[in-house]
Amino acid sequence: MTDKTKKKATIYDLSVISGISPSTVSAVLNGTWRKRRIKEATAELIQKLAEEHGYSANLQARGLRSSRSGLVGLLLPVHDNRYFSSMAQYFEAQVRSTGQCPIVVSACRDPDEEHQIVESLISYSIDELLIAGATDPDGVHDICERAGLKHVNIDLPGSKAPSVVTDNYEGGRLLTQALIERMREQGPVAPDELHLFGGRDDHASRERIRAFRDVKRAMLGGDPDSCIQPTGYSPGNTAHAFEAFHARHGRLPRGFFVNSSINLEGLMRFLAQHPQEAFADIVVGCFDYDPFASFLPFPLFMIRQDAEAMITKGLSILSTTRPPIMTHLVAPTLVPPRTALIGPLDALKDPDAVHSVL
Amino acid sequence: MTDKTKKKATIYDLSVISGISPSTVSAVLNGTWRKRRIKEATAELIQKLAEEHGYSANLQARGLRSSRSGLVGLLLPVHDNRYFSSMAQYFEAQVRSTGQCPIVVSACRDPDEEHQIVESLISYSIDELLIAGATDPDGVHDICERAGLKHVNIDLPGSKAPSVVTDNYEGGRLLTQALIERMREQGPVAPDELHLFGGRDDHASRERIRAFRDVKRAMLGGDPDSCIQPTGYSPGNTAHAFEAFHARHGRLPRGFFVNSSINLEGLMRFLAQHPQEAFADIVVGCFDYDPFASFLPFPLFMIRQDAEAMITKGLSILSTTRPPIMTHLVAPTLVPPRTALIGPLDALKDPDAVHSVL
DNA sequence: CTTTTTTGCGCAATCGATGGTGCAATAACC
DNA sequence: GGTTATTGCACCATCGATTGCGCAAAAAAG
Repeated sequence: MTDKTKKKATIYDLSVISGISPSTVSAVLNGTWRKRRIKEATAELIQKLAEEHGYSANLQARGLRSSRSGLVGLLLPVHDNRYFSSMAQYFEAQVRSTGQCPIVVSACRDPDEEHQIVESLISYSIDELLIAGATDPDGVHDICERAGLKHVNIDLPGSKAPSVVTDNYEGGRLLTQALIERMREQGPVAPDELHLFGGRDDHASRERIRAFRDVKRAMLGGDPDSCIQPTGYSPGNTAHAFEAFHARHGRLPRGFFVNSSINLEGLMRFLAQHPQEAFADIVVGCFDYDPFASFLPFPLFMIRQDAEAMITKGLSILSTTRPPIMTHLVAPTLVPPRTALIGPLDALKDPDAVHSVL
Repeated sequence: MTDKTKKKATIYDLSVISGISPSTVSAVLNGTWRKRRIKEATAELIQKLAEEHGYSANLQARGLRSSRSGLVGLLLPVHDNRYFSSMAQYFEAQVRSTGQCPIVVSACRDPDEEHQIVESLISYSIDELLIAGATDPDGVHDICERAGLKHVNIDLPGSKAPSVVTDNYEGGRLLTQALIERMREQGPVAPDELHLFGGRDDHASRERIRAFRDVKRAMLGGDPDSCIQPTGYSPGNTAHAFEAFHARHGRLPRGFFVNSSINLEGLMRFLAQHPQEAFADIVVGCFDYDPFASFLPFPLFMIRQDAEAMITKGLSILSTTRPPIMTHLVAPTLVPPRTALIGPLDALKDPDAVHSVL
């Protein structure tokens, strides 16, 4: 405002115009001035000046000196997904409320990307890191360890750092059970009428598949291997799997468990190619919640993972001194078809909304 | 690896163990060594050493010296939304491919938050900023301007910096027209049978509403004010608007235009409260694309905004020397019901996918 | 064998903030 | 009034990398 100069004011600028030493200015502006026995009047003077000149600390300089940066990272597999983007949303709010700066990045489920990105975050001296859904959590751990960076795994556990993950077995159990019960409303269910699509060889998929098989064996008396198709986390591959099944059997399975909302997008691609009748009587489960998917024109049971609780727990572990290396389970919930849950966006105020129309 | 020390190696460490001066080490490791006429052998030696000791530059130090940071920011209204999260996805990929570090933050559509967050990004000396969907683009501009930070508006235009936005009028026109044509398949359409919900007093909403009204007047011969309900970008408020309409008329409008996927979530909340029959014959348009929403059990026309093109254009403007202050329009596309488009995630490789099952 | 040119690299200041140490001036005490 | 305590603040090294400048040794030119 008062300064037309293109560059930001520094403590030296304030020092010159106030005739007070830079170290005193620094102390005043970073809040340590009482400890340094600076007179209240001096502090007020400097604060006023800083205000007038729009001073704000150069955080790179501060970070260099203190080898901390005030940055807290969240490493995601992908942004473009309601589960992970809601994590990002909660993460931002919580980190910002501690006065730190959240920085969210995605590594596309590529281990090399994960490593590179973490290295680069370390180069920026980030203070803490939440590693969500990493393909190689232990590899990332080693990198963090070497740099002395505090970190926690979220969503997919690692063996070398504390982890916070959904109780995937329980979620898988809830979902499979709900599917079978719903299918039984249409008549008896044979073991080969309930399939599973999607997921890969990671902890979450394994647990979900284990639950799926356990429940099938207990409730249906059987569990053929051919009912499991881990197509990876790719909409395209999942769509192919549905097409292949349909080509072979002339229809989709009566019931199936889709391992994530990303795989569920594969189902949408299949649907786009087929008339509504092709799936008039299917019952579907999806391990993820999406508000639109919940209203699709077939019964769709969803599992809502508690992203908020996981972020909260993860951050609280980070603020613990020497957290034990263990895996914390967070309970997911079964969401029946046609359910609209509220999400992180509901916490936002919207002052411009026009209410009068009601 | 070779070093057990907890701290990262610096150019000084490498200088000591190699007997070569820090400045030479620095030059070698930042690539300016040819310009400084360093012997090739020396360079190789240092590079080998750096490799062995897992050296990576302290970017805070570099940033301090050069008053650049290698960080490029994307300021979003919210993460938890397919439109913005796909922007984030494209943004990350594109920025990373230039060797810079993307940093994505959200400001919750709160002007104060926007200002604060931008101030803090500036404190980290970020090099460039994409401002997406800002509530107060010109306010943010002033802050950037003062700090000499290059910036571009995306999605919502500002008057003081270059902007890249969807052609909202054209999108609104396409959508309204598609709605009316579809409604006419069921019989003649009266002006008060087509409504609009959602949006607030921003450029995008105004343009969409203008198109909506123009098309209604042209095609239906009328355009009552009572058909427009800008409920803000809040699922809750939107749901209330639907409930209120339903309470008054005993049904939803035959056709309606929903201003964003966030408002569409409000419709889901309404649906959850009512039996399927309550909306057997509605025709809906939504200004945003979501792959699941597209398959909802009623005709839902969607507008897909070209996030990728907007990011690309925005970044290219940032790399221009003195870009003119103008608004670039990006054409959106009309997406008919039951369409599964591919998105940014399809660019990802997925090595672990099991294809054999096909 | 000089003189000039080129090669190769080191010196030292700098970016902005932090914090340990030390030194006056003032206040408190006997 | 002289001595000790306290208050208030300045000095300066430091964090790690960058970069203009300059100097010695080697090479080329004369």
